[in-house]
Amino acid sequence: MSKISISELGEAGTADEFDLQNFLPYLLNQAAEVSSLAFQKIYKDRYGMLRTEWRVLFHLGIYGRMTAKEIGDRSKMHKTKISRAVAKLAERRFLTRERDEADRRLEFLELTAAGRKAYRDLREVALEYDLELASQFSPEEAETLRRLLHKLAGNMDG
Amino acid sequence: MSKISISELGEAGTADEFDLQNFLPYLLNQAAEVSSLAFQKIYKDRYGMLRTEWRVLFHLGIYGRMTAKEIGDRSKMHKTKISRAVAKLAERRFLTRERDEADRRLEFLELTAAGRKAYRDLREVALEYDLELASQFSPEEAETLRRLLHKLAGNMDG
DNA sequence: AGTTAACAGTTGTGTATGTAACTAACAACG
DNA sequence: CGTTGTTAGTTACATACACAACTGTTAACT
Repeated sequence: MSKISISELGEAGTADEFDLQNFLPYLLNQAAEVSSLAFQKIYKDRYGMLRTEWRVLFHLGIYGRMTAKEIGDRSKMHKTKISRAVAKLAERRFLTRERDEADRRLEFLELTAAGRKAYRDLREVALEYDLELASQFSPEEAETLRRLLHKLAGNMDG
Repeated sequence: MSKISISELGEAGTADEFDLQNFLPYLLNQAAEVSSLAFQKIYKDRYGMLRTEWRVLFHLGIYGRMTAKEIGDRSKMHKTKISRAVAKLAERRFLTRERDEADRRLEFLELTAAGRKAYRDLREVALEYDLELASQFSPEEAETLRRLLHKLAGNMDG
């Protein structure tokens, strides 16, 4: 029922039954988009942040002081996106930058009090939101879903 | 093990264990991004298309002659994206536009021979690619994955 | 030391996107 | 009919993004 299949296709007829709704890249994108919407609205409305910005905020909130490079390695986001997100967060006093005097190419990033506050607030929202999303499923289903998604995502370090 | 949870958080300590990798919106986005990459490369390299464009192409390939409005209803894409994708596809002679004389606001869109050829080619790629993605899982797992994603996506008409 | 390569991070440029405003056509109601 | 509202589709503008080129710094090799 959910398999992707094409009916016998006469070369002339457009008798076509490709199941777009079950094509995994399409389906994954739809699910990702829909299930990001409500959370996106919150960090956008409440803090004027973009997706890249909350991600950087969360990385610093969770793992603490680190460089942009490390954020890039963990998140697989491109360095230009990170650079601009860090600039925005610094401008809004959510983080501080400190040059590494041992290797002056590096900059240590660290959340300010305001940054940690924003992080804790959004973390709380995220926890509730994740719970709400997962509540559509049985615990086993939710567990399976996360496992399969991890596999698809190519086993990010996690 | 994959549940999201926060350890006891002393108000001072940044002893933080929010599990970003298991936060569903984040995880879904990662999985969607990774699993779209190889397919994206193909429709981009081979036909210079964007995501919106192959989606429109597929809608017309699958369902046949229809208006931009109908594509919007089915795909939940915003009408401006569709408008631009249609313009690009028309410019490249992948589809034709025909005004509805009964209601002159409407335009019927239909793939040209070249458009159908591109569609069939990409459909073939998509079928193989979906199979390859799904092959990481047991048939039951793949089935479950699609079912749960449908639920998350808010049960698109599909 | 001096040249070359590698690396962290930033900036510039073209393109894509979201939002709102717009145009043209139809519908509904007096 | 004429005004008002609604709809299909396009355009304008401001923002976000990808990708390449750039700056400044460290490492590597001679």
